[in-house]
Amino acid sequence: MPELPEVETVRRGLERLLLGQTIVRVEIREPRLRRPLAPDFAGLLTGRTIEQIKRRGKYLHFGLDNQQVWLVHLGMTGQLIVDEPAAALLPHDHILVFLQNARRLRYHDPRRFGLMLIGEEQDLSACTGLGVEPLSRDFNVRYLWAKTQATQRTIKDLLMNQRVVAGIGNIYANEILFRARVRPTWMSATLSLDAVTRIVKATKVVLREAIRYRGSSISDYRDGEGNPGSFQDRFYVYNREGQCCRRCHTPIRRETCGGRSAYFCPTCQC
DNA sequence: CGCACCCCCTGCCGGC
DNA sequence: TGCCGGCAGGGGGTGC
Repeated sequence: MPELPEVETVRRGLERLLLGQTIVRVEIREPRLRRPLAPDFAGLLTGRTIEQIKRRGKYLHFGLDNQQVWLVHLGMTGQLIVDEPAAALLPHDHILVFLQNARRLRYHDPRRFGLMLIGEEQDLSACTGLGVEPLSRDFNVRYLWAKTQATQRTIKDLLMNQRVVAGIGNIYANEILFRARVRPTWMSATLSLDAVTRIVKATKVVLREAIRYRGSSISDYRDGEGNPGSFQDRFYVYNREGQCCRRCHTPIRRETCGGRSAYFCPTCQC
């Protein structure tokens, strides 16, 4: 579910709701996420104040007042929602964080592919090993060109490799490649410099536009206040197999690429 | 090192 | 109507 635009939308909402809040109690209802929560997870958070909320790729970083970082990855179905402690709990509400202002941060994740870690920032970033931020100047034509030349894999696989560029998943890889007019299944090393230039530009345009529309909600993505995004209404290719290309009316095709669905227009991306 | 394949887990949808 | 297989926005491990 959540890729960079969704995580950034969640971050912005939580920043407004959680900054400066002290955690008074943590209730763990299900510790078995992608990796089990640390045994002392609740103890490490209780009493801490949230001083800043950052994003790196698809990870949220909650900066705590003891210089440690609480890192959250939402996996496919994770949601962080601020609500009232009186609100009824749902199945798959795994972690409850009670705040000084009498509100509650609720972690909901049916598939439990999410991840939470607490520790020193440098240890955690070594552990995640993320590549450059796609919206930073570090993600440029020279950088991506070198990466395309150095590997024998498709361009879509390269864009989705978090060690190369952090935050792009299946939705945005497909949308970026449509706008760059590059077919997802092409081998990255065969691309022209012009095509790589278009991909870098399209990456920044698509991700910024998706953030502006508060991300994409296919089924269960919600931001920190429980609201869906609307970028799914602006997809050109993702989830549109058989529907007409918005640019040329050719039916959109789907092929499996690296085990995941690749969507493209056979006319625009040729 | 890359990569094909499998796993993790639940929910939903379409076909039979 | 109900069951079953396939698929889903995430990542990681293994064996070749």
